[in-house]
Amino acid sequence: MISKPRVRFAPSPTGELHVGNARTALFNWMFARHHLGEFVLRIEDTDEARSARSYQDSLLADLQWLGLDWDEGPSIGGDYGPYKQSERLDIYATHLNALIAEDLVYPCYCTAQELEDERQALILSKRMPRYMGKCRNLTPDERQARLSEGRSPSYRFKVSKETVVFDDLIRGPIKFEGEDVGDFIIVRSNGMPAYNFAVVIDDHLMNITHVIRGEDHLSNTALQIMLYRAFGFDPPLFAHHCLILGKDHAKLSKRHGSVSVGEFRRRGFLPEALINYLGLLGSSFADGREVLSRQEMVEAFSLERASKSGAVFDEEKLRWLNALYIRSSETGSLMTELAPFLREAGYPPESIDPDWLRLVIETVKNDLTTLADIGEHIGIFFDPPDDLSPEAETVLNQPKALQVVEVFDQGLAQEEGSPEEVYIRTIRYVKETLSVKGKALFMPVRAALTGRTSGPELELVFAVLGRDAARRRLKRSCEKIKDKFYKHGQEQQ
RNA sequence: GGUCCCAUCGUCUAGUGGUUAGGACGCUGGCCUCUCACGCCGGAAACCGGGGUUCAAGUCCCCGUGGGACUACCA
Repeated sequence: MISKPRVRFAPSPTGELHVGNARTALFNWMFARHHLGEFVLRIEDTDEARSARSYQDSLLADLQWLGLDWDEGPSIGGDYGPYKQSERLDIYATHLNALIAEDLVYPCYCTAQELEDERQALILSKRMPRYMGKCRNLTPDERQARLSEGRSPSYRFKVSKETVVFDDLIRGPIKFEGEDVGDFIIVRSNGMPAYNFAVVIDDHLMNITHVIRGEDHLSNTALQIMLYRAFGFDPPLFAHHCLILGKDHAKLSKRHGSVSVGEFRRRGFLPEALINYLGLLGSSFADGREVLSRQEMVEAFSLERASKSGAVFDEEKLRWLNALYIRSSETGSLMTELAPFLREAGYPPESIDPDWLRLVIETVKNDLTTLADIGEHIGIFFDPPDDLSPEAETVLNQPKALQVVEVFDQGLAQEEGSPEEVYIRTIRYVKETLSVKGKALFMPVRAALTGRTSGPELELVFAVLGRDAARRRLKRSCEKIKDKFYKHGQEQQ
């Protein structure tokens, strides 16, 4: 076992937590927990234009919701802070100066337009678009001239022609040639550090031992290793996992539908289901198990089981897991999770008797795929069946159907005891009195009671409703049917 | 275009030279059952192609082909 590894998740607060990033966080978290190491959270907010405080807050909230707790980072601190890059600017400045002193970087005065022109020219001549080093060998006088024009420089790293090789923990040896990469910017003209520069410094200073991240960072790794070499730092170990893909096999993005953790939360997915599903995407667990708690995932986790090819996000399978977790949820906690969805559906839980609500949820929880489905399943207990479904009408319009309902209602009046007992005895009474059984017996009762032809077991429905409410419904449905078919039918004759 | 990565059922995956190529989601047939679900039993469904290496290749090598990522003063 690796001793005390330190890993990090370093999102930029430019939007809601994306499931792809959540999965990266999960991999890092599982790795840390499995190896009894530390999981560090760092906020990469050096893009002032796109970063927002509200996103940082939602990022932390989503991570907590998923149950991915961090050992160091925003809101809890640690020995390697600060954990927000915007608060580490002086550190980057010091490191920039160190590279300047060694002549490993140079100021670049090119404007965005000049750079764009160079790019277009290279593309036009069918060459690889990259920075050709225009400012690399400027004389002090030339630099001074540009400065006095009011240009503020960015700083570029002098890329040498050496070969960069590293051993990816998931992909094995990977090689890049220095001559394929242009001098890249490490500090922007506004003074902010560029990504590749800041990560290297932070990962080194924060003592990160394993960098586990998406495959989209594979080529950045080459640049980062060049920087590690320039600083004389030992690079960490790298592991690049595959990306999450949409149905069209392109990197999962907004146009594929729901992609943020927040969206799934709002759509009624349980954190346990999402995290379990994410752990299954592009990886697998020890003995082939697919339904695992966080703790079991941690125990069964291994980087070696991470697959190399992209994984298509399959919402169907997520839904299956979600239904599974809802079904096995303890009803009490399910009530808490359900609260916002009940409110949304027009059944504010605070205005419902909690004991009765618990009973209701108990009987419908097997039918939910997402929490947001609650509305369509709970209606039968709240709304009298004024709106008989066409199927229910058909059932009640069969010969003897109304008679079944009426005899059932009469039987109800005579029975005493618990709702279950009353129900069972009454059903038996109808069965014997009218000599009906099976569908002919139950369906009319169900249709009249709920207005539907499908739903939870009748015994449960009856128990939830109680005798009085049940009787009112039976009468009402009978009237509806008589009204619609019987009376009108006669008038038309 | 350049660089890099990847390639087992529709999808997620198991498989580390010898397997009837396994599991899961989805689809589907049946059972259970008042219905819908749940559950149980069964079915269809895959090694991208071509060369090697080997007694033996899904597994190793090469070449194709296909897909993806990156190619920003975003991270």
